[in-house]
Amino acid sequence: MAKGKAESVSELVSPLPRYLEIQRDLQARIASGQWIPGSRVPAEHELQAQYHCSRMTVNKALSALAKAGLIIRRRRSGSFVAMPRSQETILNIQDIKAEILAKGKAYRFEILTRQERAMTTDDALQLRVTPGGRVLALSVRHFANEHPFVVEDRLMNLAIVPAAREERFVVSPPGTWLLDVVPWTNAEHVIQAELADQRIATLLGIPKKSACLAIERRTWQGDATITWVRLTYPGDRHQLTSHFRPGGPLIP
Amino acid sequence: MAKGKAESVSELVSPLPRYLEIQRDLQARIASGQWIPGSRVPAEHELQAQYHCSRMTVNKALSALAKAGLIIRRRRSGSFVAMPRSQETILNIQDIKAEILAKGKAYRFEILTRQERAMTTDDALQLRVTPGGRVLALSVRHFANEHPFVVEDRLMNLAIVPAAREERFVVSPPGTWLLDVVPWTNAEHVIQAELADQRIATLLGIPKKSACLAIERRTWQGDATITWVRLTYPGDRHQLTSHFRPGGPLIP
DNA sequence: TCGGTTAATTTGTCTATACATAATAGGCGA
DNA sequence: TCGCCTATTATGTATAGACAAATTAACCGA
Repeated sequence: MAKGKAESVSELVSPLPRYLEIQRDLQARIASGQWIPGSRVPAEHELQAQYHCSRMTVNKALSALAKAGLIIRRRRSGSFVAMPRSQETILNIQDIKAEILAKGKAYRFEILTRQERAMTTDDALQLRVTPGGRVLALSVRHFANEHPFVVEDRLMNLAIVPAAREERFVVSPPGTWLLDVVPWTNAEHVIQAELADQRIATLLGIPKKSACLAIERRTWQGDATITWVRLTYPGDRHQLTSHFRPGGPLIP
Repeated sequence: MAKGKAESVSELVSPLPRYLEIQRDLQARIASGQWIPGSRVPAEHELQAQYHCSRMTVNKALSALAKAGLIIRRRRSGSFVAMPRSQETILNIQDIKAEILAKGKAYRFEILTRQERAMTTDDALQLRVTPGGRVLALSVRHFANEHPFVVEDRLMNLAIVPAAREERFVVSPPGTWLLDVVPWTNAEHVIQAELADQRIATLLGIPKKSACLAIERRTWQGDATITWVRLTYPGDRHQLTSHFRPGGPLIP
């Protein structure tokens, strides 16, 4: 078997790489419950014989399943179907401009306040850095089809993003601008429910003390905090949704 | 170079596989901004020469980066540093029992209501199935250190989980029990903010019309809905947090 | 100049082989 | 019987070579 590819005619009807075929097949058996959690997966050399391919191909499929958490592999012992994991979900918190445009709505934003200042104690706390240096504080209101969509309160660390000092944020809002300008390596999200205070109520055009969804995000580049932002959405009009397939996007 | 492994003595001080070394190295260059988004990554044969290894090893590193979304690969064109992605975050919505125990608090739950019934139109809507069959409707209150923590309203599709009919949920709450009993393949989450109604306020021991964080989850096995659940947390006492490294857990 | 054909490049997949590593099972001696 | 050594097994990593597929670049004729 010195050929590069499969010899079967089925290749013509299924242009799927061999390792993916195997991967899906095994995944289906796990998902269907045919192989229950804890049970043993055939060894590589067995699958190699079953699927009529080399061990490396089988290994690629099994490694992917292991990385996705569907199976657990131990040397000498073998591979085993993993227990169902804790319910992880991938939340896609998009850039606001993209989010609104994706809904087919007209997007507009306005800068409410803009202040460059020496970092206050509160600022340092929010950014989780030692005080010192300067920050840019911004408040922005985003509109979808001319309706208030979300209020954004942001702090930018000018030590990391000095270019922001000159930026007027005319074409792109601060969040979008930052994504384009600064590479980030780490982010943290906190999601909370809270009541609208007077300012938020006015800005969003909702009654005072109605429910709001607040998303706070801190973004780092290495150890340095780039920005802190708080997004306040009307709770009844906005919701975060997400789908999850265990094993991740194995079948894209 | 017909040997299986590296020949350098550095192997002794760095027990890191070759492909991971390369992967991390490239990742560092991307994260640091040394290679800006859009710029070209050296071709496989170049890296192969640079790192003094085979193309397969380089390929493994690059493929992993591509799968993680850090680079984009196109045949004939080459590999390019990807633009910063939309802000995805991995939300770890744990099993409630595990969540409370992880905080070092005592866990207790009580079944408030339990009703087995023919599926109503509303039930079918929540479960997103065509009406027919029977469901088990449950309301549960979970306590952390004897303080009300969350209210759970659940529908279980008895067509998929007939065993639930006999289950009294004495040792494990329904959510934990389900995780142990039924393999699931798909889940959907919706997160919302809303005001506490009279029932929720009483059950959670909070004022009426205070902010609550509501998480709804639908869980499937293949095409069949297993369960629908709505978790209502006090908004000021609970928050969802998550960290994110672009490229996922490449450096575990 | 335009348009299509051909060649070159780069990634994608696969094979066969080799040695390393971890962990278990079994045997053997004290 | 206990503890140690050894053989076995399964996975982990790595290599060299091969062909496939998809683009892009170059070329060439009308």
